[in-house]
Amino acid sequence: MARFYNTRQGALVLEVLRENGSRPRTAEDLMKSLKGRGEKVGKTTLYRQLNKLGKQGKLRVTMGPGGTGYQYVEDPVACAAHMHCRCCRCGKLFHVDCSMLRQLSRHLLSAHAFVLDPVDTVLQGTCKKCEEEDGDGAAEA
Amino acid sequence: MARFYNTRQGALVLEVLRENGSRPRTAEDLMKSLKGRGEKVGKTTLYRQLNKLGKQGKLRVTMGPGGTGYQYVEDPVACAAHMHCRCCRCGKLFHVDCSMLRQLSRHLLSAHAFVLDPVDTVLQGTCKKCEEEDGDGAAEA
DNA sequence: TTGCGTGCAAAGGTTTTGCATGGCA
DNA sequence: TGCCATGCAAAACCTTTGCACGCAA
Repeated sequence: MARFYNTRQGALVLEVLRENGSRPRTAEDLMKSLKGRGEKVGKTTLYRQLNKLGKQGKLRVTMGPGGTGYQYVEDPVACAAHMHCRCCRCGKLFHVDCSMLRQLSRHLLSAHAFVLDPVDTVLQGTCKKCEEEDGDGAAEA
Repeated sequence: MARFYNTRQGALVLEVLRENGSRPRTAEDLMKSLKGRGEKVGKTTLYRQLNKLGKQGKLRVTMGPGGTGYQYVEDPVACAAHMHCRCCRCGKLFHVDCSMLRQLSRHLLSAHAFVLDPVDTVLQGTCKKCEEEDGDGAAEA
């Protein structure tokens, strides 16, 4: 197994990802954040760093409208113990720590012969805030 | 609002989608199916038909490893009443009609201020069959 | 010194768009 | 007849790959 070097760029990518802990960011977003702090990281490097984190199970990749979202997984073990809810409007991802997950998981297994993977499952919906703000014609793209 | 014409190609796309009701297919798959039955439909047309179905809420688009999957939604109302579970191994999508959905939905709303959208939510996991067959070293990426 | 990491440029695959023609109503 | 649908080719888009150089250990 290859050992990993600690590089300036690797640390930067991690930093930018951590800053946006609660929200999946697109590759483009991350590039902008990196540029925004005056640091230069090539997009090749960004993708390779993301790839590396993915292999370590430290990255959640959420695909959906708005593109592919990359998000740092601080603690993979903890993330297996709760659900993830993503708001279609604001793009924020909520960690919902809830006893219902166990129920759901157990029920799917026993009644529907399905082994749920909570880390990669993302419940889609709308958060209350966006739901309320959406009284007007804010029909997002 | 534009009215829709019934065209040979449109009907064909629908037919091919219906044939694969239980499994999301990639654009490439669909092209192959169309060719396989000797009918010729341009890929532009395929994408435009899919787009049209999407606007009508008749298409579920599941993105994940293996590409973008397109799947016909026979009855959007019925699909709002049950959950969808996708097996990461075989790609099959199960409709799980389950009272737990109501509980989950209600709980998310009241306790976590989140409005669940069951049509677009796809639970990730592994179906029992694949789980059992996977005794060998099929360590997915 | 070793060999992983970097970054540019170019390739790769998927989806969208421009434009002239075809076909449904 | 009017207007949407079609299909080719090319563009746009996002991500990966090839290759030479840089840098951490």
